[in-house]
Amino acid sequence: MSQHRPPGAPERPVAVPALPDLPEATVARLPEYLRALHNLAENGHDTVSSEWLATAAGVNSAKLRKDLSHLGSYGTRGVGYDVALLIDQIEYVLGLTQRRTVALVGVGNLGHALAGYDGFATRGFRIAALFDADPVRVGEEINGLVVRHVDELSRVATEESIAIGVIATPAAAAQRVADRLVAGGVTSILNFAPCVLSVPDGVDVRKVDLAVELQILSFHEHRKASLTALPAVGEAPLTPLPGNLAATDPQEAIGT
Amino acid sequence: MSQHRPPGAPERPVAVPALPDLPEATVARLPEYLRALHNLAENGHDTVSSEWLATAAGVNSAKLRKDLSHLGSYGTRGVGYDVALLIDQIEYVLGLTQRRTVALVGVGNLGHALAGYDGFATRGFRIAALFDADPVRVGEEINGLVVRHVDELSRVATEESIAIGVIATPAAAAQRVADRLVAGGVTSILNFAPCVLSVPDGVDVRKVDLAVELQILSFHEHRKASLTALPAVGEAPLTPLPGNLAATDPQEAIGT
DNA sequence: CGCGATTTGTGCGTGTCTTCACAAGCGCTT
DNA sequence: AAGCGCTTGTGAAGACACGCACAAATCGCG
Ligand SMILES: NC(=O)c1ccc[n+]([C@@H]2O[C@H](COP(=O)([O-])OP(=O)(O)OC[C@H]3O[C@@H](n4cnc5c(N)ncnc54)[C@H](O)[C@@H]3O)[C@@H](O)[C@H]2O)c1
Ligand SMILES: NC(=O)c1ccc[n+]([C@@H]2O[C@H](COP(=O)([O-])OP(=O)(O)OC[C@H]3O[C@@H](n4cnc5c(N)ncnc54)[C@H](O)[C@@H]3O)[C@@H](O)[C@H]2O)c1
Repeated sequence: MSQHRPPGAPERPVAVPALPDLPEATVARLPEYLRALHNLAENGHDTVSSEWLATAAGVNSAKLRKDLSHLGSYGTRGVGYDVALLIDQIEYVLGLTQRRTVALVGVGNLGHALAGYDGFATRGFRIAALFDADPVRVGEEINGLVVRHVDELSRVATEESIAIGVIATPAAAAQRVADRLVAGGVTSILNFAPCVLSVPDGVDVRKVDLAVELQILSFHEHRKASLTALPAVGEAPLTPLPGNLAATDPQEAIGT
Repeated sequence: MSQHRPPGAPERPVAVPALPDLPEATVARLPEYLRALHNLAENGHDTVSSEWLATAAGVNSAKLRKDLSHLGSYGTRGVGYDVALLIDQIEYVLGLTQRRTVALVGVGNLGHALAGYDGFATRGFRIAALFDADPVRVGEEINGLVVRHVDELSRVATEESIAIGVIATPAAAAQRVADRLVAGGVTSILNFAPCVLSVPDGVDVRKVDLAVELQILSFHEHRKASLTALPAVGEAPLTPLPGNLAATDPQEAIGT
């Protein structure tokens, strides 16, 4: 991807002197634009209108234009955006011009899936090390990488200049792991464990929690059901009346 | 969890007549509060102050109080919130008083991890069916569930009153799967495939994209590096100068 | 060379979210 | 029974995000 421009051209129409400080909401959308742009590039498009790109990314076109305007003016009025150029710009801003190294900690159920995920490599990242605490797992080879013991984490993170740490251990171990990552100089962490991490200033943590996503969906289900209250969908005993909260709760022990 | 109250008590101090319409931002935080509350309950606390709970959930205490105030007044001034009561309230609002059924589509790398995840069961959900298109996988038994062919998806979803569909197929197949889920009456979808889904009004889609998370972290890394430009941390060749954009990109085909 | 069709970039009104700061309320102690 | 310390619930202000709508810019065509 993105070997546009004839090899011997004068090049560098690009001009991003310093990083503009983008609204956080914009930053969160840029990866989506980037993905859509890569799809377009594959399909042979070399320019795209804000309308088209916005649709492909699932957002409002005005929002998209405003987002892109924060990077500078890389569109052409009456024409649209140059796909290849825009890819370069977004990749530059996101810091994807250098492939970032990732350390994955916790090679269990989820960790295995992540370790084998090619979306890492194809979108700007390289898994450089795997760690686990379980002696059985240590030494195992996955995708050409040998699982190391978590005691080596800080040292290896420093040595290999790990940029991002991914935590896929049980919640109980997550804080300890985070501490070791920080000790190893890692300043960005992606946390899959359902717990809040406390880290020093300057360290960014993002959290992905499957159960949270499901619970948000559950809320909307609940909401939809309570609106359709009269028609009685038949989907659920929909109880908007308070009185059986604990009654409908034969489950127990929602643990750490 | 949540068998508080002596079995023979008069009970029902609870009073949530109808679903208040909560700000979306609040809804997104409630699951986090709920998790923190369950932890507290396990550790034997029966009341908690907004300050404490806010810290446990990683948010500002004023924000937490405002969030909870949307559910009604379930705190006691000078004391705090009753942990058990608050758990019931949040679970009620999130619609977790009935266990929601989940269908998982795409039992590959990631799907296997999800199917084996106990966080589903412990936090209000039940995987009721697994689907895949690969004949090799169909028939496989995972955790007591037999993988069915995706052609059965719509029918089974209807029959089993599936509340939430989880898509863990390649991006190319995701839209088709979403269509079948919708056809089966599913109105909530959690999508792990990196693509936008188009669904009818009334259907909620949430997306989890690992690469997006990493790219957001990458942006902040880039940002931090460009701020520390002079001190030259030694962590990376930090190139704030544009000039090697396409040069560092020998990868290709990020595809549908 | 000029005109019309097209599409970007953005000023501005609107709504949502966050945060501060404090009055009101509760329980405990004296 | 009154006072005191503590914590909730919320009004108001500020910050942020969104989306409309349009002027400015560009291209293609006659
Ligand atoms: N499996 C899923 O689909 C899924 C989905 C969302 C979130 N999660 C979360 O991801 C985390 C991992 O889930 P899982 O299903 O892979 O669990 P798992 O038990 O299968 O794997 C956890 C791994 O972490 C290792 N580990 C434990 N303590 C460690 C430590 N101190 N240092 C390094 N490694 C350590 C274990 O040896 C094990 O290999 C959990 O917090 C879980 O809640 C899992
Ligand atoms: N593996 C990860 O860690 C990870 C992380 C984030 C996102 N994802 C995304 O999740 C999705 C799945 O990833 P994966 O690594 O498990 O891939 P995978 O190839 O291992 O699994 C995909 C599964 O989907 C099945 N499938 C294909 N077409 C189907 C269809 N039409 N209907 C039903 N099933 C179908 C395949 O048979 C296969 O079993 C991908 O979109 C990937 O980008 C994966």
